[in-house]
Amino acid sequence: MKTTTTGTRERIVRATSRLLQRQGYEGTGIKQISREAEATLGSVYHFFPGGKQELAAAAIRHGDLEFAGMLREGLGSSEDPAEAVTACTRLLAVALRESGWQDGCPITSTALETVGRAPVIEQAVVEAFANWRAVVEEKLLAAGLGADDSRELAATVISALEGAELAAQVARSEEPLHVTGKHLARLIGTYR
Amino acid sequence: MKTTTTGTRERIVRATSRLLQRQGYEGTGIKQISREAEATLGSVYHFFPGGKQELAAAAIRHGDLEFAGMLREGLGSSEDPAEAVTACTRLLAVALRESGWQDGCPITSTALETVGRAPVIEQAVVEAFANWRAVVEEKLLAAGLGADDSRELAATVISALEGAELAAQVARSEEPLHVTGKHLARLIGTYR
DNA sequence: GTCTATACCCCGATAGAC
DNA sequence: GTCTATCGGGGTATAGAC
Repeated sequence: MKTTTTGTRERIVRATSRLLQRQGYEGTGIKQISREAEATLGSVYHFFPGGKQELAAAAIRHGDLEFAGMLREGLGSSEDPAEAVTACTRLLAVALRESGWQDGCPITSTALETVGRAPVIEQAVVEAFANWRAVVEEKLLAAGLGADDSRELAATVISALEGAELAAQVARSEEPLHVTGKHLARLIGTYR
Repeated sequence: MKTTTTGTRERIVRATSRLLQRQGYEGTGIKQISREAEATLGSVYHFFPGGKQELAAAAIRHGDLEFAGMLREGLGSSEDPAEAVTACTRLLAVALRESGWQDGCPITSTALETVGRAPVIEQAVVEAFANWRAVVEEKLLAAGLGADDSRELAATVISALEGAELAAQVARSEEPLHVTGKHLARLIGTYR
């Protein structure tokens, strides 16, 4: 059985994930990461010989799991898929406000900064979006929606959550998330 | 009447706007800007004594007008507000694809990187989002929707467009934009 | 695996001639 | 208004002892 002691590698990945979420890829330095992770620069390059890109890709995968966990939590809170999706917007709003409007989507900023220029990172980003869509799609299918509708609605739900979280963050207000939650529920309701 | 000759200041703002769109705030250097704008570093600081932040704020305002123009063009293409919104998703998809998936929303990356840490830029970002919502809201009001519904739907439309453009960019596919366009039309249709 | 020191480069910003 | 030179600092990455 694995020990629960937090190893150096995991501390580095966690610190990177949080810093990328708040400062983006170009705004985060490896020295800052090693400082916040309480690891030396040598340790960082020992675990991630591919340098900053490899490190960022690992952090994106970490953020992927984190965001997927939030989605599963929200979607699991109700049988009704419309209500379940609005539960996700509430979870996002609370986390965003409680972080002082700092912690938006863990990967968006890095995704935008590296699109088309860092293949290793890009692949992790593409997989994250696909995972999140799959989580939503599964919920809609389980609720009895058709296969095509579920797949398309899942894509729209993830896009809308991303956009609403961005709007809420720059406005420092939960409102964009709540309004989007209401409209997504209404949209899903038209498919029953 | 103003001359149409492109002055140095305008060249600098244009170059900055394009570079921020593609590389983000931290990923774009002032030296690179001066190079692409064919202006010297001295000229850049002459027109923007506030440095990189002031320059970025001006570029955000430029992107604001650009994106608003696209919205007005799409929204003006049909009397029906639902069809008009999907026209916007089509315009975004074409521009994104034709740029080799490089030119997404002109301000998103910079907005995320500077939120909570560069007040001058943040204000320009907040104003841009408000402008875009206002353009959509006006269209919905003109189509006969209620005041509250128009305001809320406008917020959701802008959020959804932002999220869908992000998804389309990382997936290098027009599909997220087209699917979102279809769903937004359906949502708006439920309010007639 | 961990640590320090350092090579090499580019960053934002400024000074001051023209 | 435009230009060049430069300052001080921080960036990524590596070397090599322990």
